Amino acid sequence: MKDQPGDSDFFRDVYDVVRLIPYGRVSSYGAIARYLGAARSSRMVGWAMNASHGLLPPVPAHRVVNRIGVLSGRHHFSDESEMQRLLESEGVKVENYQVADFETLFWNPNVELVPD
DNA sequence: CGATTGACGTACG
DNA sequence: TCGTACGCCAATC
Repeated sequence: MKDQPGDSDFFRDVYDVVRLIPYGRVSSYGAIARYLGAARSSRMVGWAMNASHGLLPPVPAHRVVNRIGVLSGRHHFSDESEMQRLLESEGVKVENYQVADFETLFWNPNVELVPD
């Protein structure tokens, strides 16, 4: 039961941060990676997301997009439109697989989770 | 065990 | 400003 991929503390830490993303907000892989002290390991965040399927509690991977607000991980969901549908369900407007007002909805853990 | 890939991001020309 | 190259590190082939 522990032979699953992403058993490292880094992966669990990624999941923890992603779960902290507020409803109707989005974040980026690089922001999360940087928050964990691995600014150059943004790819690992995406890899962690790939292994986040079926985890409990569920990880809102649909709230995580790349630095330009594009739903780069849509293809890894059950359906490509699933990720966009989930975001729109939370009030996040998505156009052409890209988050509208991304800068406004962007949730930066380095700012929101760091008191002062 | 070596090479390639990948839900990214930054650096450089 | 835009396009290309590289780094990061785990998982897969």
